[in-house]
Amino acid sequence: MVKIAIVEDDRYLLEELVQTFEKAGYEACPVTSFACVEQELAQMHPELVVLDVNLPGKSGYELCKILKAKASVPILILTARDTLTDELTALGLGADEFLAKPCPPRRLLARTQRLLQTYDRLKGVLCAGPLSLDCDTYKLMFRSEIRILAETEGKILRMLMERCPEIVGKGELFSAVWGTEEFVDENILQVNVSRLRKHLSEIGLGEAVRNIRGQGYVLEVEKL
Amino acid sequence: MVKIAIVEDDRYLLEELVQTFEKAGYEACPVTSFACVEQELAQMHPELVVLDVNLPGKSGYELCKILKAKASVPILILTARDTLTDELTALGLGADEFLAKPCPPRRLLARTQRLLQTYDRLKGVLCAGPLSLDCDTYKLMFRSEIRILAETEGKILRMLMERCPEIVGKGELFSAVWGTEEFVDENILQVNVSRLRKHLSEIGLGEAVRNIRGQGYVLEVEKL
DNA sequence: TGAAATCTTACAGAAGCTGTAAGTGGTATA
DNA sequence: TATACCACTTACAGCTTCTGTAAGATTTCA
Repeated sequence: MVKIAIVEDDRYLLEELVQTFEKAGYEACPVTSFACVEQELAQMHPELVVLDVNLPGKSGYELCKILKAKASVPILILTARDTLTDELTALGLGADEFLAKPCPPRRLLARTQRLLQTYDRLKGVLCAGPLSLDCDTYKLMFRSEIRILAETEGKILRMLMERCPEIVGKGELFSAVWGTEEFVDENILQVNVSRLRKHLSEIGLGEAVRNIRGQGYVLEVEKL
Repeated sequence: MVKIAIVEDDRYLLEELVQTFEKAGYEACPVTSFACVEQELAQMHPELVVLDVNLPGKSGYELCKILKAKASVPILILTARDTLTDELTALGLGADEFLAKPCPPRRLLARTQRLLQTYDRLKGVLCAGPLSLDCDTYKLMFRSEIRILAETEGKILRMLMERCPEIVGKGELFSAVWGTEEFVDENILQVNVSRLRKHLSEIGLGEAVRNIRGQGYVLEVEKL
């Protein structure tokens, strides 16, 4: 069943939304704690997020921005503040849809369905800043440039993107790519990072993978 | 420059739209003949289509449906008929956005930009009914099933999808895949069709590629 | 039934991917 | 500045996957 996360603090409205989505055959998952919405959403792995704007703690806009940095999930903003300025702000932050409350259920469902359809074709595509990576084929896209990476290189880049902008330890990379924390030969990681860098530099991403001496590697996409 | 096709018969409104898009740095391409909109759009290869609903000839809805069958281009419907029913119809036919006239330019541009951003990650992805194929990697998707095809099989399927639901001649397949109309050995096509079929049948598409004796092959996605 | 078209399987050459090895270059610390 | 450690790069050979050839089986239509 398709899982939809709902971030809404008004209990009455929340119940209404849950009803609407469940009647339509979705699994509606309200977020319970507004202190740590991000963690809750990360654990939930929803296929779509419905966001209110006025929330206790972080605003819907802030959440939208944070979620869209890693962004493989579509975001629908639902709010009573429905001026053009609000709409432009939301869309500017990467929101996929902006609807004014109160919204007829049929409209909400139609827009939801459309988003899910579009994102269905993007399943397995990971984003980090301006680069995106198809984790099934390791197709890398960056400003209309495309490269198909080999499996090992792809797995390394995937890990770096998923954890971006954190440093990823060498041990973690070994677990993710070779399935064992005990790296018998550390050189193999260096060889593959070297190969990955060569491919990246071909499309103008020469400096993107940086080594942190003694610790591991980071993907740097800030200045891009 | 990003090319946007505009299908609108009211000259005044058309001019306004062209102005809006060109000021924002897009290449605005009005459709001139309403008798053969589809051909004109096919030649134009726009990155987005703005559609009016009330048109001489085919309605915007009909056009939307036709375009979305092959659908790799996002469609924005812009209309004065802005009831909920109209909106639901448009979205149901696969339209990506539905805006009521008159629409503030900033809103139109924001929605346009959002669509272009989303579809940017879908570049190279071809659709035919419920199946989609990434032409860079030959990743085939069908109802949450995924297969990565080899290059030759991918090229054949690509051709069949592009021309679906027409029959594709054997000679045409030879040109598309091997770059020569003169098929020295016809068997190689059969071998690769056989391999493609084996992969397709693994994901429930056993009967999708049909041979038309003496002519060629068709992709049948109607009953799916 | 017979001929033509289509399908299927096995096989070997070619191409690309992967890890090993060995040597070079850079950096922190005493 | 010397030394040890860490990181980088290139070449190479085994392995896997892909591709076309060949040969025989099966289907279709007259």
